[in-house]
Amino acid sequence: MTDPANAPEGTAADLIAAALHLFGRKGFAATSTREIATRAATNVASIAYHFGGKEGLRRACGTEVARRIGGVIAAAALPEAPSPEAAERQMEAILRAMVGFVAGAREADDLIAFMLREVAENGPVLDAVYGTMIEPMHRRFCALWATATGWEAESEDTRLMVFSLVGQVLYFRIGAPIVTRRMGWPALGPAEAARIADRLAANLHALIERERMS
Amino acid sequence: MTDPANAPEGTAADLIAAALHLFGRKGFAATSTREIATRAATNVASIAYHFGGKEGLRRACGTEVARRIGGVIAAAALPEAPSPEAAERQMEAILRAMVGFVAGAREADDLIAFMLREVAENGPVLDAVYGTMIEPMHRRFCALWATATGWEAESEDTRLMVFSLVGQVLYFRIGAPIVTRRMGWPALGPAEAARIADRLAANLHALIERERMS
DNA sequence: TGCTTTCAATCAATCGTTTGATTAACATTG
DNA sequence: CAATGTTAATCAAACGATTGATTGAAAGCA
Repeated sequence: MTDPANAPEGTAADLIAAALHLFGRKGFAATSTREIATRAATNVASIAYHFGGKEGLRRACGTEVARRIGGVIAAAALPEAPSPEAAERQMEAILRAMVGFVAGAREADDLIAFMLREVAENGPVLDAVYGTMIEPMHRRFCALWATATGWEAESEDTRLMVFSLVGQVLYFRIGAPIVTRRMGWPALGPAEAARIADRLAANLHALIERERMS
Repeated sequence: MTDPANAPEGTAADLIAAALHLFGRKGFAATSTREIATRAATNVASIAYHFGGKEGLRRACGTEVARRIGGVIAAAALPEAPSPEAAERQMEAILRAMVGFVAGAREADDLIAFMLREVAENGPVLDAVYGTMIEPMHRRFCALWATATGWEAESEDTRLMVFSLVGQVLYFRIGAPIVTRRMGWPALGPAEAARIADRLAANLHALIERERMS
């Protein structure tokens, strides 16, 4: 799944890149196969040839996203946190990396937009991505929170707390049209992502500190 | 806008209700006018007659959402918070009301789903709803936070902090397919909404307490 | 040659919209 | 009061356009 060897190339890769962009921007149903083919500089029939149809191309986009983001996660795989302080630092680092990737990186824009739409539709792509990406990531963060605060790693409280932490990151991306208006920002770039990351990091430390005192 | 007098009725109202449901569940582009008409128990031509076309019906759905939710906000209009403690209590009340409405109420399900899709598409409906709903709501919460902590109400820090607070609420609704899986919940009902609200309220108090101490 | 890939052309199906007829309720007449 | 005109609303039917998918030929390469 994370094997870079089975990365699509040629026309198939062009089609996935084009579909990822258009699906993310306009949605699956609103994107026509002809539009995808034009953007990929190929013929409409190539979609059926390589992926069996439009729905197959959608699934291929899903596995491609899992492959690419899976690579990012693997690259961020750090050793076990030995102390509460180390766990806290590692959580802040992950949070900052997430904000930078989700809200600040232009190259990941198509990926994120596509995934957000798939989550909203709760389609077959989500099934595939949840097990390989979201669940392990969440579980890992739960373990860090447990190390930092002494909570039980897989308790309901811990899992909810972690969602409230990482959920904030995704909200700033999902609600970007709203956030940028209210903040008076021209767009969501690296500079704005840094402001957001600072705020979320401060919140994280405040929550941990509160737990340490009780 | 919030006037209950101009509430649509008859066929027009049926069409809006049907469209709200289908647009929210399947998306605007994936929903056909015939499907809407069938669900509203009327003819396809009624859409063009009452709203000028499919796009007009979409806008009508937007204003209808603003009208209904605007009513909820007006009902929750409380007097100015006189003390930091009162402001804190009022913020918790609003947060709990939001979670209950967004994640727990079944009657609001169509409304929320529709709005989330409109935000994602950043379409004309969002323009209309932002000014009448989101901005005033956010501004109000900023004032409460300022009263509770002594921050400046319209500073960038305050606005970001408020987004990180209310954003959590929306995330739990947007990411419901993910959250329910990881939590092992069958769905997002009132019971689950209560657990989420408890967590967010605890976070709120922790963040305020931290500010009071510094 | 044999195999994979791409292409223009075409398919039936479905899309949003338009049309003209029909109905019912009300106002305007003689 | 009865007849007529007016209007808003709904309907079945059909419109042209576009959809995803398919076809068989052409092209590229080993």
